[in-house]
Amino acid sequence: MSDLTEATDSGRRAQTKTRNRDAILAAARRVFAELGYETASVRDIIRRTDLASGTFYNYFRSKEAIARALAADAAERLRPILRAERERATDLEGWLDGVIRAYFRYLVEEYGQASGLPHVRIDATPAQRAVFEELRESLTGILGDRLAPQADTDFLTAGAIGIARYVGEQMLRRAPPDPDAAARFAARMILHGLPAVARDG
Amino acid sequence: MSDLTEATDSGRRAQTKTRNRDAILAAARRVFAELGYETASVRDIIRRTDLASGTFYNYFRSKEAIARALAADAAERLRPILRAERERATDLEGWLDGVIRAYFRYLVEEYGQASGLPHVRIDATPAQRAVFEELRESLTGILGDRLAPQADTDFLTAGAIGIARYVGEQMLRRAPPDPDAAARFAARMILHGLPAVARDG
Amino acid sequence: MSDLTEATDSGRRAQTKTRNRDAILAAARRVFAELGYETASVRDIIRRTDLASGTFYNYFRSKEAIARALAADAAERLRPILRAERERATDLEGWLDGVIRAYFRYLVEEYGQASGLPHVRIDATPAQRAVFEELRESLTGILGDRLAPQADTDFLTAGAIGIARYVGEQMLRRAPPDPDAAARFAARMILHGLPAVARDG
Amino acid sequence: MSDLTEATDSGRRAQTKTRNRDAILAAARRVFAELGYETASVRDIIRRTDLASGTFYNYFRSKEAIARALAADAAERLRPILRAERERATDLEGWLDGVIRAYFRYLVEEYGQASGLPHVRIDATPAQRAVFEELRESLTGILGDRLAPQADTDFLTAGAIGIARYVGEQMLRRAPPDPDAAARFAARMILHGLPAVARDG
DNA sequence: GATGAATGAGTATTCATTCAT
DNA sequence: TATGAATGAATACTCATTCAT
Repeated sequence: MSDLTEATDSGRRAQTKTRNRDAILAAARRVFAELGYETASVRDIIRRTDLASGTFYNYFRSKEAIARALAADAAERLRPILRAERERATDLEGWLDGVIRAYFRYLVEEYGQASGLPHVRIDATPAQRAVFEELRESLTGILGDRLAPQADTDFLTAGAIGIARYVGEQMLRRAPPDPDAAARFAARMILHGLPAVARDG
Repeated sequence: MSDLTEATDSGRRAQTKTRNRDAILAAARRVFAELGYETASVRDIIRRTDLASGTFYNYFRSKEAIARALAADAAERLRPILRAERERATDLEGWLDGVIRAYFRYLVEEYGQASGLPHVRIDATPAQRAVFEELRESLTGILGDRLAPQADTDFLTAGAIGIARYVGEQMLRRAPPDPDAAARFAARMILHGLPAVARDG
Repeated sequence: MSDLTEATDSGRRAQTKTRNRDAILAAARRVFAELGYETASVRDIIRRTDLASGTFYNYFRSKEAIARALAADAAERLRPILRAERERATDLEGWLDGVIRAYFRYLVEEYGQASGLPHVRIDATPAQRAVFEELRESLTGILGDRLAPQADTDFLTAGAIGIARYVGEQMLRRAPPDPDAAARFAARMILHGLPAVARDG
Repeated sequence: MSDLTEATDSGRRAQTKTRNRDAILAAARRVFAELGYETASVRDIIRRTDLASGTFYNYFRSKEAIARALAADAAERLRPILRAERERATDLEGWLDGVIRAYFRYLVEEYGQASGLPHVRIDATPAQRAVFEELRESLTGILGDRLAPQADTDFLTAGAIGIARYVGEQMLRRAPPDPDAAARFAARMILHGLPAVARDG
């Protein structure tokens, strides 16, 4: 084999490598979302791939490892968006709205009906939890900055997160889901409470 | 054997029986809370007991069955309290406060630090989900009654539930947890939003 | 307690004892016939009794032991009848007929439709095998006596036994089963072969 | 790797695979024959193999499945032979002889002393029953065709089957077993009865 | 790197038998 | 003697992971 061929070969190989890795990741994402981390088996994952079971372990050390990779990847995709929203905002409401919208758009992209997934619980997999944690950190950071020192920041953040979490899940049930409207709703509810959002539904 | 002895005998036996049943239930409650339903094994449960593996099946038909029993029991303990709160309340805030307080008290009783449990995720077991569902139904019922028809009841209920869920979880992390204060916080946040609760923490 | 009472008591006790023993035996007979020895469990047996599981072991040392008892009992009931038939007979045909009739009557009594049992395989339990073995011994004994020394007694007995076994099973499927006719058929088939019994069905 | 190596590789692998499969089947055949289907455990089977317990399930879905495979395989091996015998025969005796001989040869091959098996009950496993059922169908078919309509075909077939069954079992006890002689005996006994075969043993 | 069979610890559950009452 | 709960070894089967090819 000439160097040229070899170069081509290794190019192809690298290509195959990422293609396989991506295929496994994609399969795992779906399987975890459908069955939950515990119930899903490595065999479930590779079965949705044209690879053999042993190949899984060329790419990931364990079932736990792929879940972690998935989680890290999801968190890393969301993180810069959240940061951008944080910088763009001028007031608290705008900021909340931006951050939650980013999260909701992520949810729709990942678990919206187009994904063909059945009803999705939003924290059944490590990836979902990681993404949610990303949101939590953003909220914690900002609220910690802006609230009066005597405020119960933990509880406040918890409340805000709760709204985002369950309104987000509810949004995913709608056809079509509207992440922007849902985010506006959540942000207003966080800031002004139930009566404010009850008036104009 | 005299009747007296016999009565004592069967009394003791019945006593042992309930003691064992309770021990298994308690162990299961802890194990499920620590590991989650899927991860927990029947062996994990009986290992925390001084009973033999087979004994588990003298009391419960299956792992699923004990989870159901735990869930039904928990839901049934909460239900009458929720109903009572519903009747006692005169305004929406009082009502929200009462219902959430009932839920939070239940959480503290069940998963407060006294239980020696590490950090508890509030919806990892069928029992927790059943209790939470009980709360959801209460909230859904009341909010459905009181809100203007054009309001987005699903989203509103989702938001209220989210606040209760995550403020409750946060409360469990405190030493000592104060369910009444936390409930007041949650109810006010639901009704008036973040600024109202940020002022006086 | 006076001696008198005691005597009465122990009389009652003995009575209860045999009643219990018989109840367990009867239940076991049915359960073994329905499920086969392997599949039947001790719990299956005592469940058909108003006794408790532990009581079983006051009467029989083990599941195997009750099966042996059942087998011995059945064999002992059949044995004198077979012996009587053997003595009554004047020729080989009469003798075969008598012995097989005794066996078939036993089958009908034990496993005929009146027993409410579903289709019965005739050698699924130790008792059935013991009874069958009794028949085999009778046949072996007689044929050994009467056959020419150069005859292949083992094969001949095997053949005769086979006819009795399968014609007997077939008979049990009929409503009502007619053990006497079936025995006559079997005896004639053994002695004269298929054409003899084919003529007059 | 060159194609050649690959071919060799997969050849070896396929070889191992069939070797393992055959080893499991052989072990199962023996274990079932010795202990009966109910009593035999999957562990008993793999223990007679140098494989690990999980490996069993790479080859068969369940204990039931391997029993079915064994039964189907046995029946399929016997079926064409029986059919051939049926076509070759010119008279009833020849036909009976052929069919029973096929069955007896199968028995010797499968459970003859070379197998090292202790005394074998001929209908304790699904495979044995399947093979026997194959014989029964052959006998039923032919006798149904050739007998006078008023004949009691059920009883006649039962008798013929019984002879084959027990003479076959008896034959297996001999060293060496002679399936052809035994078949001739059985066929003659079916057709002419005991005296015919008693004369020349 | 890809394959897929092999591994064996682990799972829920059953059941003959024992034993305190 | 009767009771029935307790026992623990055994069962069929699963699955994350390894490894020879």
